[in-house]
Amino acid sequence: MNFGPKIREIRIKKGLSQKETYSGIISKSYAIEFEKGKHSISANFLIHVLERLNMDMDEFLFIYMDYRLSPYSSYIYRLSSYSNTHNVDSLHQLYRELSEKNTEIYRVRAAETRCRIRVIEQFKMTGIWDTTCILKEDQAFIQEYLVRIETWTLQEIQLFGNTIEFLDFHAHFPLFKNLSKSLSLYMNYDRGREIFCVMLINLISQAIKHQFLDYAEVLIQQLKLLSSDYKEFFHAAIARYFDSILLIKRGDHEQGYAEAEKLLLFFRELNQQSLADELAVHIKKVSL
DNA sequence: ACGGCTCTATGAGTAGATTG
DNA sequence: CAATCTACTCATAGAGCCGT
Repeated sequence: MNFGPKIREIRIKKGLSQKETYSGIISKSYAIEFEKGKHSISANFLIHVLERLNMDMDEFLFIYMDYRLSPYSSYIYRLSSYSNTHNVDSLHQLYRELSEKNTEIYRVRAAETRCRIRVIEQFKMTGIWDTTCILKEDQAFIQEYLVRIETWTLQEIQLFGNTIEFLDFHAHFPLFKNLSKSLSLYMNYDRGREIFCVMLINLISQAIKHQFLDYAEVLIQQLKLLSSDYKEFFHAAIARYFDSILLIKRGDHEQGYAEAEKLLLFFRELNQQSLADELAVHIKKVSL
């Protein structure tokens, strides 16, 4: 990848000279050749240059890719938007694209996508959200992949978070124990916190479903710790919702239901219909 | 004078050939 | 087969030129 020409474009738009942009970082001659695309500079130097342009690496890469998402971000975006709108045709298209690539990580993503397709297709036919209809081979493939991970990256934590409902419930504990070592490392990184929050939400949901209420309570505390900032109020609201489900499950029906309904209404007012429907499953289960 | 540029030199690292 | 040598690439700095 040669970033020079794009850096030059940004620098000129900002009215900065080469001297202002590169002095003390790389030599002027090298800066010129870098901008012409004749050679690249080390990531370390690139970060310093981007600092002079008031930009971080994330934003620069986004601009460099012509304001398009990275292949991974695009995959996550498509998977979640197609799943949320139950757009099975697009999910099939995504599955075909993933199947064409033959590396392990693409096979894991294809398995994840096929799980979604099967559950959504069955839901459309029966009206029941039942994850047992996924293929055993997909479940085994994802689970075996996750079990092998020693040091978790955010992408892998996100994969775990997004596939929790498809995995063996008893596989959750060791996997979560293993990845939670990374939690403190990502505490101050907003994207990391976001991914951990979503993972915790799905984990709590499963813990409640399987009646592991004390375990759910511990996880809810962790979710609250991670979503204390105002920007994460949405996750904090979901934590409150889970609190109310625990109240109901532990016998305080009146206050629990009132609180849970209030929060579901709040999510619906924010146009989060599918999330509210998903969360409402916990209330229905309790009332049956 | 300043910004942008070319040419050349240097040191570190490495792939491949040669030698003991 | 391991150690050494050689040729090459990469990332860099500096001297100096050109146009405004």
